[in-house]
Formats: sequence, C-alpha cells, structure tokens
Amino acid sequence: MATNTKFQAIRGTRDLLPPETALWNRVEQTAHAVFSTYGFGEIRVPIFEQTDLFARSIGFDTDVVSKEMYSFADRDETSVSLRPEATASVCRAYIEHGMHALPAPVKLYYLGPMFRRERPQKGRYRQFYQIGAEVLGGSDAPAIDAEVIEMVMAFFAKLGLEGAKLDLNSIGCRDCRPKYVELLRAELSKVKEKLGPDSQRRIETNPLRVLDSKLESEQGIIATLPRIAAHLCDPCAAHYTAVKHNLVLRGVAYHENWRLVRGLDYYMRTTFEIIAPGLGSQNAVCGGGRYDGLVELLGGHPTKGIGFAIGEDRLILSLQESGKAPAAHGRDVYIAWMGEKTYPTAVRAARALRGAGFAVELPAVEQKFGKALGHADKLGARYALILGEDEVASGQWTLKTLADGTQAKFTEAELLQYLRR
RNA sequence: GUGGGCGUAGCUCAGCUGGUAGAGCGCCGGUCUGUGGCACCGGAUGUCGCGGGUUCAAAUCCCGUCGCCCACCCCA
Repeated sequence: MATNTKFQAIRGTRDLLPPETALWNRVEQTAHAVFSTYGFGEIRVPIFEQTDLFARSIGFDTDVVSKEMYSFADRDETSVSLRPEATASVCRAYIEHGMHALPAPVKLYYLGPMFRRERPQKGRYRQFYQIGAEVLGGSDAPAIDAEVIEMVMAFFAKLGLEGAKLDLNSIGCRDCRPKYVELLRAELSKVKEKLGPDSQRRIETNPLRVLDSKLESEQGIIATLPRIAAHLCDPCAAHYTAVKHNLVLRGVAYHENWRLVRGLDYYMRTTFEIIAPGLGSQNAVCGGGRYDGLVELLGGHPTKGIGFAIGEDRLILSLQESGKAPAAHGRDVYIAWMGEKTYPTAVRAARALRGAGFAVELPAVEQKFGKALGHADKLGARYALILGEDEVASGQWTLKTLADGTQAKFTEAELLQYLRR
C-alpha cells in the first residue's frame, strides 16, 4: 500500500504551471511598476509569526483566527501561525523598525502567499496569494484614503481587468460604531422571527454581518434596517464625505454600499471592496479600509493606517475568464542542426542569440530535419535557424520564418542585426 | 464545520438493464534520412480512486472510505 501511494498537493493548495505562470508574473510586475509610481516601497515580512500577533489584530472571535489559522507549537512551545493575512505583520514591522521616525506617511506594499484553513472552492484556496499595500503614520487625511483606492483601480486598469466595481462605505469609529451596532441589534431583535438561523445567530455575535446576508427571504427586512451613514459621529461623517469628494476629484467611480461591512476587527471609518466578474460566489478581488487603532493596539504609538489586500488568485481568475490569458510562451529561434560537425556552431549560435536576449531552443540530440522543423512548429518558434554542413562551411546561415515559410541567408553578424531590428 | 455533484489513458469523456475497457485530442514512430503546419499508417500508456460485499462473472449493483469540484459559513 505504502509503496504505490501517490503524492498529491494537499487540499486547497495547487501548482501553478506554465503558461499560466506568465500571467502571474505579468500581474506581479505590473504591481511593482504601478505601486512604485505612487511612492510605495516593497516590504517582505515572514510567512509565520507569533500566533498572538494575528489574534490580537484580526480579532480573537473572528473566523479567521478562531478556526482558520494554521497554528503549531514551535520547539520552545510558543505558538506560531502561518500568516492568514499580512497587515498585522506590516504593522509589527513598522513598530519593530521604528518606522514612525521615517518621513510620514510610510507607504509599503507586499505580495505573497497567505494561509487559511477553509473549505476550498472557486476563487478560494488554503494557500492563496495577496497583493496589498499599507499607508502608516502621518495624518488620516481623506485624500490618503482616496489615493490608495485610486492606486488599486489604476493597477486593475493597467492589467486590463474588465468590470471591476468599487463599493464604498464608512463603518464609523470606536465612538459611533458601538452605538449604531446596539441600535441595529435592537432593531434586529424585533424581527428575529423572520430571519434565518444564520442571521439570528449573528444578532448576538456580529449584527453588522446580517446586513450582507445573501438570503433572498431576508432582503425585504434588511432594506428597512437603520443605516450607519445616518448614525456616524460628526468627524466620521465629515471624513466620509471628504473621501467621496476626493474620489470624484480623481475620477474614480464608486458605489455607496451601506451594507458593506468588513470582517476583521481592526477596520474603522472607510471600508471598500472591489468586485470583479467571473469569480463564482467569491466576487471580491480586493478589500480594504482604514485601521487607525491597530498599531497602537500592537504596542506602537497611536498611528493612522489604511490599506487593502487584493486576492491575486481571484484577480487572475477574472483576467482569464475575460480572455486575458497569455499566449503560450514560444521560442524566438529554434536551431535545427544537422550532423555532428555542425553542433559546435549550433552551440555558439545559441550562446550568441541568448546573449542578445532571444529565447532559443537548441535540441540536445540530432533529429531528422523534418522532425526538427515540426518540433520548432509545436514549440511556437518564430524562426528556425538551419545549420547544416553547407551553412557551416560557407558561413552563410539559413533563417526560416515559420509563419510564412520564407527563408534567407545571413552571416552570424547579419543574423543578430536582422533579429534585433 | 454543513450540503450537493463527480471520480475510467497525459487531457476531455463514452461504456444501456453485470460478461474482466474504448473514442477524440495529445504524445512517440513511419510515409518524408535538407524543409514544419495537412493527410494517411502504426505504436505506447489504465491496478476503471481505494477497500470490502453480492455474483460463475463487477468499471457497471450494495456498503464503507479517500480525493476533487461547486455552494453555505466566512473572507482576498
């Protein structure tokens, strides 16, 4: 039994293979390019941290912390966990490296794998990838919120993502939100009988969650519930209004969604979510918001903060569904060499072409000529460089353009010149 | 954690009411030993997810189990 057990990737993890990985690279390179134009620098944080860091920042009672973390005892018995997200780590690093002393605000972005032990489904994996950014320190100026959102939208636009829609809301601060939550809870209690079991449970655990219930039967009731926008304190209301003005100023279209709540404890005031098509029931590609109290909660000075996280797996899924998948990676030149005597020349040609930046396929064993061209064709090569005894003897190499079958003679120097044109 | 669907060649799948397995694509070779894409011919690969049961006989029926997918919950 043990001898013929086949290994396979564990549930919720997967291999990313070519040519799909080319799209992943394009997405990540675009992130580096776009984010740096907004003055963000890349931070790389560890893939595991003390469990308590996540528990305190994300919230002990959230599903992420209470049942989805991969936690284990290190050899010295301290509990460590694979990161379920990166904001907590970035804040920890901000404090640990005294980044409050840097010119404010500090703008950082990251990308990499996160881990949550959930049941996998479309657009949801146990090892999944996020691309995120955080702005820490300085003020909580609404323009910062708007610029961060503008940056995500610019990133998506650069990738050609179609159908991305921004939902926006404010969930107040530690002064006004609790009052609203109590009001909501009271109102929900009155209609408890009309709600499903999940929502009934949420009345106690997290009333805000009732707002984004998908149950058709609850939609009528939800529409009548009090809305937080009407219960924000004056500073929060002013901040929210200013964020919206700043989005308009930047030409960023948004849709106010009073039912948008965020699941992680640290969010306050501005919250937003971007949805994209083709993601099954997981339609959010990006979620984010302001978290002014988080750094302090983790032992730092009182610090303003806002950030977002993009689900890279979902982003790529949506890109693929809308036909943005990359072409198979081909070769620029396939070297069809014939006869052992030509091989040294073939090796030299490959080296020169690769040095000039071309993707070259140099067959390791001699093949029949027809076979070689067939192989070149299957690999999607643009050209076949034909090196037979004639070419080697005369120094006039034959270059065949596979698409139209034409061919021409070049010296080595002319060839490089021709290909580089 | 809960619910539904599905597990047959590398991939997509067929295989009716049981008689120990097939197609297409792909791959390899040949027609074609200095000219690919087309066509034709040929070839290799499966413990029919795994275990047990019923039966003379199981891919097919029954039970169990594992895995994958989708959805709920929750989240990016």
